[in-house]
Formats: sequence, C-alpha cells, structure tokens
Amino acid sequence: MADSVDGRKTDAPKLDSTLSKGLMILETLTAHRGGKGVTELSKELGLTKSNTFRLLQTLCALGYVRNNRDKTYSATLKTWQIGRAGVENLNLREVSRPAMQHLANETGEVIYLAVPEHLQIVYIDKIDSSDPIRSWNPIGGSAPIHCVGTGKAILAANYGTLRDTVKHNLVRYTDRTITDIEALDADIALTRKRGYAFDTGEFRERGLSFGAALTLPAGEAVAAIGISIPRRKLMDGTEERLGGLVADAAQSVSQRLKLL
Amino acid sequence: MADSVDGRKTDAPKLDSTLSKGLMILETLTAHRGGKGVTELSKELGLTKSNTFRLLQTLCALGYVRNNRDKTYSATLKTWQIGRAGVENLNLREVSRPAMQHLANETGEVIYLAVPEHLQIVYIDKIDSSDPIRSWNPIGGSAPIHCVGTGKAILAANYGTLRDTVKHNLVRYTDRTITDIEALDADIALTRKRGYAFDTGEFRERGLSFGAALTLPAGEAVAAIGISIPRRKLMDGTEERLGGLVADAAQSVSQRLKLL
DNA sequence: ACATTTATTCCGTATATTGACACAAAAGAC
DNA sequence: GTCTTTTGTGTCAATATACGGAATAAATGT
Repeated sequence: MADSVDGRKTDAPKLDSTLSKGLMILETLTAHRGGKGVTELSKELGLTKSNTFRLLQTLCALGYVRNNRDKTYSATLKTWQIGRAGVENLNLREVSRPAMQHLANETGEVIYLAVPEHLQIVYIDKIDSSDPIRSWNPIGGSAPIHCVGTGKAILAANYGTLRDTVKHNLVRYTDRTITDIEALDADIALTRKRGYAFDTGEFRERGLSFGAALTLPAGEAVAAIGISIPRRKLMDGTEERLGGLVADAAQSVSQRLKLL
Repeated sequence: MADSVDGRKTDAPKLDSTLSKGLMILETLTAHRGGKGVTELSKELGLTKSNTFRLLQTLCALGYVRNNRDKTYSATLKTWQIGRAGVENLNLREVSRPAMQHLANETGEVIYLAVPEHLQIVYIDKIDSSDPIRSWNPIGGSAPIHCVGTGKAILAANYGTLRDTVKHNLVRYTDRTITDIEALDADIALTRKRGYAFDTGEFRERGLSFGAALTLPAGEAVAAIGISIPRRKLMDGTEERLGGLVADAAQSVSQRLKLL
C-alpha cells in the first residue's frame, strides 16, 4: 500500500528475498558503467556486506557478474545476451524492417518500432534520421503508453482490456498530456477512426509523433510503428501525410505477420 | 574442476540456490518463444512445482516475467532492457558505427563489432550484407575467441594476460582450427605484425573472417571489428585488401576512443 | 609505522525457502 | 453429459538456507 508510487526500494510484499536482492544487484551493476565495490553496493541497496558479498559470489559463478582484479564487480553481457533472445523470438524487427525503411526513405524522419510493456512502450528498433535535430529515444528506452504515438496506437487496438488499467495512471508530462479519461476516450476513438495515432507533444513538449499498431490475426496489437518529428516541421497537410504513411506501413506489416 | 568444460548444469559449489534457480527460470523462459506452464518448467529444470511456482511469482512481482491469461508464463523485455544498459555504457557501438559503415560500403560484406567475454567473443553490433550467402551470426551471439578474426585480434592485443588461459581451451571446430599453443603463438605474432587477424575457416568451414582490435589508450583491447566473407570469394589480393581495410578502420575507431 | 577502509571468511541462529499434500479448475476421454 | 487426468494455485510444518555480526585479511591512505 506504500509502494504504488515509488515501487522501488520497497518492503517486499511476499517474495523470495534472495532472488529479489540478487536481481537488484544485477540491475544496479548494469546501470553503472565500470565496477562497484562490495561496500558501495551494500550501502546503496541497504544490505549487509556479507549478504551482498555472497550474492555477488553466486552471480559470478553463474556468469552474470565479473570480479575485476581491482576487487570491483561489474556486470557481464550475459544479461543482455539472454534478454536479446527474448526479443529475437518475436522476430518483429525482421518482419518490420522493410516497411520501416520505406517510411524512413519516404519521410526522412526517425522511425520507431515499439512493443507494450506494463503501461509503457519499449523501443526495440529504430532507424535514425540524418536531421541533426531529431528524436533521441534509444533502443531499449521506454515511454508512457498514453502519450506517444506508438503507445496510443497500441492502446487503441487493445482499449477494451487496457482502458481500466490506464485510467488511474494518466501521468502528466507536458501541457498537452491527456490526463482525463474522457479526453482519452475521445482521442482513442479518433485514432481508431483515422487509422493512426497522433501525439501533439504530450510526452516531450517539442516532439510530435505518429503511430500505428501491428496486429495479429486475432486482432491483438503486439507492437507499433512510429514516426517522430520536431514540432517546427509540422505544416499544413503534414499530419495527414505522415499519419497515412505510418498507417499503411503498419497495415502491410500486420499482413505479413499473418503468414508466420 | 568438473565444470571447466561444461560450466552449465553443474553442482553448485556453494551458491545461493534460490537466486540460481530464479535465473535459470528466467533463462529458460527467454530462450523459449511463447509461454511455458509451471509444470512444464518444473520438470524441465528438475524443481518442485511449488518451488517453481513461488519463484515465478516473485519474478512476476519484479516485472521480469508476465503471467499470461492462459495460465502460462513468459519473459518480459525487462531482462533485455537491463542488459542493454550495460551495452550502452560502453558506447562502443555509437563510436564504431561510421567506420563499420564505411567498411560495409567498401567491401559489401558483413561487418561485426565484438567484445570479449570469458573465452568467447560476443557480437554486439553488425551490418548485414546484401549477399544472399552471408555470415549468419546474430547480434548477441558468441564464438570462441581463438578461431575467429575478431577473437584473435583481441587475443593478440592482450596476449600477455590471455595466453595462459586459452592455452588449455583450444577446442577444435574444423580442420583448420588452431589447437596447438605454439601454432597459436605463431599466428598471434603474425597478427600483431601485419595489424589484422585472419581466420581461414577455423570456426566454420566455409566462413573466413578478418579482425582488428579496438584499443584503449592504455593499450588494452576492449573490442574488435571484423569482416566475414564466404570462402569462395577469396581471391588473389583479397586477404591483403580486406585485412588492410579492417586494420585501418579499427585504427580510426581506437583514435576516437582516446577522445572520450 | 599507524590508522582507516575495504574485501573476505566464519559461524550460530532464525528466518525464509522448501516440498509434500490438498484443493481448484481446466482439459480431455468417452 | 460424467468421469478421469492434468494443470495451476494455496497451505503449512520442518529444516535447510541464507542471514547478520564479528573476526580476519588485505589494501589504501597519512
């Protein structure tokens, strides 16, 4: 009841503490360039030195962590390798690439491929623009689902199951962020009608984005393709053009997904 | 002394079992497309159903695993996201990209970026060739350090510290694999002399590769750039040309690394 | 040389994890 | 439709497991 906002440090509600701690250590180590010492880690995570030490030992034995010769511990690439297998399994990237490339050529803007995760979307692929002023989300990065193009597109496709969950999580990021469920209802309806989602700077003030969902035969959205542009580039007709393009691209990829 | 070759199933020497089991589950789930049931998992890993169940619960609570509505569990992308941060920290990819792209344009072959990990190298980036018959290592994949171009390049740069370790691990993969330490000594010496490593099909019969190391100011190799080509493409002068190119590329990237 | 910080080991103890069993809810057989 | 089998989920006591504190060792700084 106390961890709804923070959700991090937290009293464990009822979970295997040792696994939990081990993963915390892993997270901490991967997040930090270079190694950390035992003491440093234990303080940071509020654990005993002994405990931290033993956890590190097993993480080493399992190959997730390396013990550098200067007595400092750092994460190996194993975590990434394992995680990558997961991404590869949904070979969305491969299937989506051609359409994304086409979009990139056609628009010259940054193209994203994103999948839903909790109430966020995670970018699993992108094609960069040559424009020096361009969107800066890295692959692996995430954004709230209710205020970016890709997210709203996915939301629109699965609104039945998602509406109630997002309802209480409409966090504000900019003036334009939709924080009212009724406004969201309307926006989603519009999205469904025109076939693409349009984010008018609801997450980052100066960054607009378009999105359209990739759907399985069952109709469920598993990902979305998106285009991001700087606000200043928005001109008459731009919205319709980019929106149409991204919708077409998503359509064509969804088509391919059926054949797998 | 029993797990030096295999290193996998293993008798735990003395490690926190719960963390170990939890990570096993995570590995298994990420490796398998689609979800697995708790019974299936428990059988596969030789654990109790209750135990598996509880571990899954905590993995869910921590966001690493999702419980699908058909009662099956599957890995989320969290593992990957976390691991990715680790890769991002060495922003080698960013720095290396231009040189790799140049190599790709110049040669039309597959270009790899690899980092050492234990006695292997892990591919952290690549640029694909349009050639239908091309190298097939995925990003995130790995290869033995002593028989691919990138690996041997790294080996050559850090031979002082690595020689003794690889000495007992010269596993054979093809007829050409170097399994004799003295032969390796000679090959490494040659590599240092000419500035690039040349793998004549020592890992995969039909796949040749070139490699050159990326070194830090201190002289330590942290990664390598490689070119892979099908054996049939090897002609007079090809070796010198590709070797020279990859050496130059690595040189230029190493230069940039100094400025960070 | 001494003081201080850090990594590593030891060990008795209690807590947190475990596995057998029980129950519920599907799935499948017929 | 009922019965059987399989799967997911909860319970609970037993004890093995992981824990924390203190002791040691190694490194670092002064």
